[in-house]
Amino acid sequence: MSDAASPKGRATRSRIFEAATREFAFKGFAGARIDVIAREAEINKQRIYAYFGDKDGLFLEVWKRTFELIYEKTQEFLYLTEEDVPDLGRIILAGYMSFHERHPEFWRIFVMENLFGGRHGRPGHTSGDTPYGHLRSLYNIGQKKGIYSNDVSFETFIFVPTAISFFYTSNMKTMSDTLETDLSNPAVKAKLMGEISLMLFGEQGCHVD
Amino acid sequence: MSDAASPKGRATRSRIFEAATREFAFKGFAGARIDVIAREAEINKQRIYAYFGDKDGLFLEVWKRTFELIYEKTQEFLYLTEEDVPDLGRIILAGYMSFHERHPEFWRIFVMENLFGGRHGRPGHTSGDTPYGHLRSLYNIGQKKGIYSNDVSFETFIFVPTAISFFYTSNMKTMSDTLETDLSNPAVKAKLMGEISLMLFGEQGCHVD
Amino acid sequence: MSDAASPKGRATRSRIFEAATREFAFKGFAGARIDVIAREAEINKQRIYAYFGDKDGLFLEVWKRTFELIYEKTQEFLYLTEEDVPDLGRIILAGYMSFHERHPEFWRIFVMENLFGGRHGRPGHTSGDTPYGHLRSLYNIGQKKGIYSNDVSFETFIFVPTAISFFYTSNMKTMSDTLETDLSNPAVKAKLMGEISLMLFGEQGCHVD
Amino acid sequence: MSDAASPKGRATRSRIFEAATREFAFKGFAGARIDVIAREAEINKQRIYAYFGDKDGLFLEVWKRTFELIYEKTQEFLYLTEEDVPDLGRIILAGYMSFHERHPEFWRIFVMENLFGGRHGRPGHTSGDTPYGHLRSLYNIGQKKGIYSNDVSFETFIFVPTAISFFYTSNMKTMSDTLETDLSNPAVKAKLMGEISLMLFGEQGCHVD
DNA sequence: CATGAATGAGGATTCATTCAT
DNA sequence: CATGAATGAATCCTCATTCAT
Repeated sequence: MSDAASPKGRATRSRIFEAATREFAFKGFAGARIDVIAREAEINKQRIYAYFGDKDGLFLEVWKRTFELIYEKTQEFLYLTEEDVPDLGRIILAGYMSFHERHPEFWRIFVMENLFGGRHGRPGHTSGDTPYGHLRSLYNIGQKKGIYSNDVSFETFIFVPTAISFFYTSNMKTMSDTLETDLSNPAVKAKLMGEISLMLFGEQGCHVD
Repeated sequence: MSDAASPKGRATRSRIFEAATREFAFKGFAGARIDVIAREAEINKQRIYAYFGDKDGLFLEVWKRTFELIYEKTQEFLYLTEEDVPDLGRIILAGYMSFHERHPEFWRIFVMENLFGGRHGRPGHTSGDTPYGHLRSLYNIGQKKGIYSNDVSFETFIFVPTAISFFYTSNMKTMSDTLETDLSNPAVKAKLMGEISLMLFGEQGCHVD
Repeated sequence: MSDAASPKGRATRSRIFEAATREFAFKGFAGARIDVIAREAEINKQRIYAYFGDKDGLFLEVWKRTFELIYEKTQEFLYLTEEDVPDLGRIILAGYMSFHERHPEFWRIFVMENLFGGRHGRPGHTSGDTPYGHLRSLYNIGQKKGIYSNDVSFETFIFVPTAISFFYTSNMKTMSDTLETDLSNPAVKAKLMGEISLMLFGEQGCHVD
Repeated sequence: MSDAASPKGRATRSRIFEAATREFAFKGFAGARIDVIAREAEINKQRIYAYFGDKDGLFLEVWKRTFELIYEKTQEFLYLTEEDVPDLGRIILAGYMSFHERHPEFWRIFVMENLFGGRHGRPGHTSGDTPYGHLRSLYNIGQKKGIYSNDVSFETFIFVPTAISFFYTSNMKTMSDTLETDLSNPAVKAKLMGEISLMLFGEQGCHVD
């Protein structure tokens, strides 16, 4: 809601934000407790209302930040050049995987929109500004070079590693049970990702004869 | 908790169960309201406690049923024979996709275990009895025949369509925004799935040269 | 409420009564649970209402029986004769003590009237028919013989052993703590009672010079 | 649970405590109503939970205070000196009687521990620090002087007036019925106590020849 | 006589939010 | 900016009691 003016205020606001992100991520919107956030942030509950209006407002901020995170992530792909084209799929998959590793709360907040979404105002439609454009042109180059199939659209090409990395992280627990393998084990993860890359993108790109 | 003895009681219990499944699926555990479940099931709130003990007990039952559903689904794959081997990947992906379509609450309940899991006792570990064994032998045959790469383990082979179908359904809303395409549109879904199958399994199987 | 007609009904009614006595005695009126009584009595809850009307009615029956018990106890003192006069105090105290031992729920039900009493209709005023008359004449004989002081009325004489035995049993737990002695231990009880008798009634009766 | 920090908070906490003591004393733990306590204390129900945790916690505090009361009472006996020895029994009995008169809820709370006790954690075992030691030495002096019998231990000596005063107060209602005398009438009480003192402690002390 | 199902009025407890200082 | 106190609307759950068979 209102912005913090003084440095002290900014610090307080920031501490609330960190605590709220954790709380929402691990308990969900309904399960999250304002009291817990206040205690974790070591501030008075009232400050939350001063800075963020109400619980919804606080969640919205956390939710917005979640979107900024992927945006920032996809920004990194702007540095890819034509010579990365053959490895494009691998690079994207690996990039998304490490992103999830660095932001373990990301998928949690994100999946909530799909679970309970609509309750909270969508953040400013940012999809238009995502740098998918750059990746798309690199992919098109790959298609022209015969590295990627003309029958597989860019949407599909980007959808698959997004799905794989997201699902790997979000369903790690239940899939470990199902496959009877510990997916949180780095060695297991490396092996599986290697095989998945091979399956999706072949030795080089994803030749489909 | 206690079982209903008479047919009338069983009907009541069943109505509660249906309502609870919907409520939990769309609101989450913390967001679900016992009052709402009672109203939806058109029964007296107290019946819920008589039949399921408490909110946790009710959720656990719903959660158990969720596991039985996938188990039953995977059972269907037992009817596949050697001649299905070349199309194995496609069949599994399509099967999972239609499963999610028929059980729109499945991924919701399932993802909750990964989000907030541990709070509720795991249902009897059924993974051991899943008929993965059958699929695995079919896949091995495919590998021997050179249809599937020896460098891609069965775990990977089964992981990928599982991930794709789950993610497609669960993140339909946000991904529609991101890709600026309506993934709930059947035509879009058909196209994307066709391309994904091509990407994952090639023209036939998934030749990796 | 209604009486049971058949032998089977009488047995059911009786089982309810036993269970109710225990439940009320150990949980109090408010703390007692109809469900628990039904379960303990191994009958259907509905039977309680058929036989006793409601919770209050059931308690009233238990409460009435409690009064009958002391009445019956005091009846036993009718067998005392003139030659018991010197030991009258001792006999009464010992009698009450053993009564409490045989009916451990007595003081519990009884004290509830004093705690919460008034809520439940007093049972038929039975005090008039108590055989205090007999004890009183024996005591008067003792006074004439100089065994008991003329300055101590019969009321006081009977009050004291009543109080001692009741308090000993009802406050056994807390008094054991306070005196740092286990009052439930038979040897301790015997010693204490011996001393109390000596203190109250002297070597013989209770000479006060 | 948490303590009130400001004077205003302390006042609120205190009002809750007073109301709770009355409610528990007259209705018992199970019969007491949080709503009633809140209404009587003229505070918001939630404050009870803020200050005392839950119903059990609130009762425990009341219960602890009950123990402090007797402790404080027994403290007063520290002022007795050797010249009080002949009247020791009378003084103690009278002291306890007036204590019960000033704290009419004491026996109620106290007896509940014996009725339903064990449900609530025992308050810090204070019996060790009770000033029984002082009374005991005075009694021993009395024994040496021949005022008190050597065959009656201090435990018995203290037990009897404790029992009498407690029972008199706690069973006033039912005993009034039984003895057909109104024990709440001050004149009756005075007469009975006089006689009891005579019976227990004789003209002076409690000579047993 | 006996039973399982059903009910509605509570009753304890929680929680987002506001007040007062 | 910051805090402890206060509030009222839920929210889960219980319990005596009645219904229907």
